[in-house]
Amino acid sequence: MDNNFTIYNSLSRKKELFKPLHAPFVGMYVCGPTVYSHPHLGHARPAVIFDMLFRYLTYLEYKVRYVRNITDVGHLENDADEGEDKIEKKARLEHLEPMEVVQKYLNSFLKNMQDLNTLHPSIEPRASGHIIEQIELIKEILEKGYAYEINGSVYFDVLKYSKKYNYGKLSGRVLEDLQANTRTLDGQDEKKNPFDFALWKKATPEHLMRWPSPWSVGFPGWHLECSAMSTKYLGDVFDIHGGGMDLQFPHHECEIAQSTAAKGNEPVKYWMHNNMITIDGQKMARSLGNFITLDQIFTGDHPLLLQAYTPMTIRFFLLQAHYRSTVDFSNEALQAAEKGLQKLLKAIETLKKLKPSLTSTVDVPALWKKCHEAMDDDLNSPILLSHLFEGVKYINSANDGTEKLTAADIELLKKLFNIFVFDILGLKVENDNSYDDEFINSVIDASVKIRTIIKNNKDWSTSDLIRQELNKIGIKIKDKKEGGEWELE
RNA sequence: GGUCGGUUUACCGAGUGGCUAGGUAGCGGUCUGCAAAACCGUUUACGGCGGUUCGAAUCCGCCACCGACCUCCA
Repeated sequence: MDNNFTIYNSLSRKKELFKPLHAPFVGMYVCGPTVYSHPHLGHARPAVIFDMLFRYLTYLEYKVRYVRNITDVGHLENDADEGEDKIEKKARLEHLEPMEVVQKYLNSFLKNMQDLNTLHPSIEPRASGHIIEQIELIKEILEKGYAYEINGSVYFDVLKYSKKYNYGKLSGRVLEDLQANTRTLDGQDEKKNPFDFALWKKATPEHLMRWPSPWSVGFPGWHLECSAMSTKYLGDVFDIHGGGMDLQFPHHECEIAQSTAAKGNEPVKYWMHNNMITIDGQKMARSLGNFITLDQIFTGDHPLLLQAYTPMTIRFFLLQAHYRSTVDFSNEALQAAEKGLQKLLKAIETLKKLKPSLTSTVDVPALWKKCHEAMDDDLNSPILLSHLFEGVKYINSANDGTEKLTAADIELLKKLFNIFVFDILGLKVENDNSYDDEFINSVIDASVKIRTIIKNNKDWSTSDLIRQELNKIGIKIKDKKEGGEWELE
């Protein structure tokens, strides 16, 4: 399976040619959400980006197993509710069972993912369903001597680990710096060193989510689930691990340490990190409270939103920026994305009714090649889109008669747009208006026909009135030489 | 404070040692009874100061500003 697909590997900090460990199979793990509130714009980014990666790898004919976890065990907080589980805290606020909260927001997440037209991952494992695997992994790490137990909790011994392995290689941390800079958190006194992290925590009396273990009744540490589940479904070593840049340290660093300590080798060949979405120049995050949920965007129900934006507008907006750059939220940018997407999709419609010529005045195969190269270059979707808009120009010009396309080139363009726009970028046509209703269609056709007659009689005020009235109900009339055309807005 | 990254034309956003990225908006034009669409053209681009080079927005150094991570986070 030859390809020129290069991926920027966070581990090496450079682009590398993608070579799967066991072609044609590819193992891909992406950090999913902690389900304790509705997903926001920030969650859409890795979902869309890694969906695009999944789609592209599939297009390259790899057999991909895409695993995305659901964190439903919760993480510790360091505010007033020390050591309390995030999910549990929310549960008490809403008088719900923790798993009820999980279900609610999981449903919300999955629905939004569908809205965004992301494909389902091959497996979506939940942390709560893999407690046994996590306990087994802790045992392995203990056996290898890289963890220690204190008062029913188990911690990872970073100092010991770093004597043999390089802790900090992914994030560029130096242990001495970490030592000097780690803040004082709850439970620090138990640990040998402040940078040690929990593998298992003994539950405090008020902690509801708890499981028995050899050490105590408690819950697994924050980084363990990903190591346990990726190993279970993808093996000790797998191809791609993705996630947000904010997870690079400590989460992914700890994952590397856990797996390496237990198995003796690096778990991941290519680490990929998507950058953040910013709002007013600052990261959008639940913890910062400056987020807009996806449902709010889709309905327009948020003070910062001038209007509602469709899921595909959001998807297009995200794809217009490269995944390793920050992308700044603004109404202006979203409106621009909306228009751009419309232009793209409209051209695909125009393509369907294009009349072929005997010769072509543009080079369609070259365009295809450029699109391919853009994707091969570390998933450069903005460049791909720029090439696709070149194609849009070909189509519109051919439609205007200023360029020519052969039947073969028209077919090639159709294939090109189908593959890159729909299959790979995962965009789709959203407004499934009553185009298919024959009765309505013929009524509008009749109105347009009558207007054409009136127009031919140069009764401009009446023909303008008809256009106006039809416009009011969302029908746009476009006068052509051959007569009137109409479309729904 | 430490580590890392960014600063691009009206806005968003690519890119790169010499060749128009692209989208959106504005302006002018073609078409048109008008409009819409489309097409063509267009608007002091590359944070500042030095350096390397025949040539730098692109490489190097310093400075300024912004951000991310160092704590749960997509």
